Amino acid sequence: MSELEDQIENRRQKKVLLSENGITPYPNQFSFDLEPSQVHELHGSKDPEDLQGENLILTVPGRITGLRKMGKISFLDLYDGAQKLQVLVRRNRLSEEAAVVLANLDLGDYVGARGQLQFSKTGELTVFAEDLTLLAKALRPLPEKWHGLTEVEARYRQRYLDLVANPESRRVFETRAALIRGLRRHLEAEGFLEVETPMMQAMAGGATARPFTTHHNALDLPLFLRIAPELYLKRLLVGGLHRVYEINRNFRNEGISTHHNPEFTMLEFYWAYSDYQQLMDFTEGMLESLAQEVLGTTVVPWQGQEIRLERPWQRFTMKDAITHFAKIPAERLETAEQLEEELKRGHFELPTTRDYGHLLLALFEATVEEHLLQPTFITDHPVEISPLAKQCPEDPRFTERFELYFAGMELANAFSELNDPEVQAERFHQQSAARDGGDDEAHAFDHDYVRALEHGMPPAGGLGLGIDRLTMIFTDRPSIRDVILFPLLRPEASRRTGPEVDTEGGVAAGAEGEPEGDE
RNA sequence: GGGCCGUUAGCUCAGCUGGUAGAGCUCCUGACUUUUAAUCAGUAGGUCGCAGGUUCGAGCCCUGCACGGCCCA
Repeated sequence: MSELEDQIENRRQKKVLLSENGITPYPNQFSFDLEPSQVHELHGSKDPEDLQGENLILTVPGRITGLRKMGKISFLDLYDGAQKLQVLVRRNRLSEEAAVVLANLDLGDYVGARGQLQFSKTGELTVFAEDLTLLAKALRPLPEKWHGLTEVEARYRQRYLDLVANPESRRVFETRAALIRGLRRHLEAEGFLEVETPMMQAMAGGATARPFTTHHNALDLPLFLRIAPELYLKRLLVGGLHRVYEINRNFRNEGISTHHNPEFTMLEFYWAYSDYQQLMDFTEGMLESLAQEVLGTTVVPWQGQEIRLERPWQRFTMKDAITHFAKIPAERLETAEQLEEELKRGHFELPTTRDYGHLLLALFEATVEEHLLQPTFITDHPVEISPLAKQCPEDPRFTERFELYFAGMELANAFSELNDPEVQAERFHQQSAARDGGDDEAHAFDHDYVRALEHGMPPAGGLGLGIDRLTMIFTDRPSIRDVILFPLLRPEASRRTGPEVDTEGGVAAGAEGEPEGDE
């Protein structure tokens, strides 16, 4: 018998023993007064004598993360995920039933303790328990109490253990939630309406990416998981919902890296009568105050460096950025031929579609992106790579668009939305041609979207912001998998995850067994 | 796709030049009525990721594979 099997068997036997003593290891109901964090918050700073005088009797639940038995007295740590509260148990003060519970406790079990709240001799806030109730028996041991769970793969696959063992991991996801709350608050304050648009789409549009495919059985209909909500949200502009936003998942069938997970969360909002210039100002302001609200500072540590979020942020046109960072003179960035020469000169990869826009983007990504540690707006993207954006009136080769870069990553993408249905139709035709030319990320022609534009869409600015990447920056995490609770991983090779419960019933109380395989 | 690194007890990690697989935590037994990484004593726990190969002998060397990490494209 392996050690793990040995430990699980041991815990099972305790469970059986408890049942035999009339103690259910998984009771249905339990009422409590305060959780450990609340106890600390409400009573942690009181004077010991005052607290003693209050004779405060509390019932507190939690997971046992520390168990120090010393003869007739035991100390437990009850953990609620945020804080631990100590419980002191004197065996001769316990009922017979509670004594059985105590004798069969393991690290990881959930219990409720009832007793007077006092400070211990060493000054720690402690429930002097007169009663112990088992709330849930844990059959598997927790990770090591001091080092926690460090193996990266295990932390992703068994996030529940990561969260129990590594408080900083929990904090990442609390920060993530705070960011999303903050974004909602800012948008709601501006009068935005939160909506939900289809994730399953007959045509996946609104971005440059390959979709996942799926199928609806009853309709016998091939469907795609959305790559962006953009075209639906702009249909809502046509419908008169002039300030809309959606925070939800997108799916892109691409490689996995420290900056890419196939499903990721994006905020998109559309704001009638606004344009990309206003959106830059708005985005700057929103993210600066978000940092202040969530982190209490606008100077964010990033991998040993600092990202400063005070306005104003630097702004470059895409061309100027290349000139500035790659020292390529502006007059060498005028034609597709020149760009191709520059790419070859730098030994950079050439894009599939070799028009001016795709070549300029390739050169930008190769020479500029990595330098953009501080928040930077890159504006005026070529029209060929911006099929949904309005052209610049003074130079129609470029569009009223910006991308926001942080920490060398693209964090947001926005533009003045193209609302001329005939220009849009022409752009879709060009995209279709690129598609035929082998660019399988080019946009498909969306006839209904053009039809919607023909009914009149107000001028508007629209923005998409990557929530996962924003969380990376706000939590100083270098991998997107650190900020996604369950990142996509290859399935675990099938192997036993514990002792099997065979039908011969070698384990009396093990009737529920456990599912094999995936965790 | 390429390069480098990792995979040893449930967890955290050692393992020398190829020569009987180790520690701490955890588990189990015992002692202990104010501990807090409790302490002390004793015990238990291993398909060294998987499959081949070389060798008298492989955790260690070689090949392939799986999963993961980082970097590059």
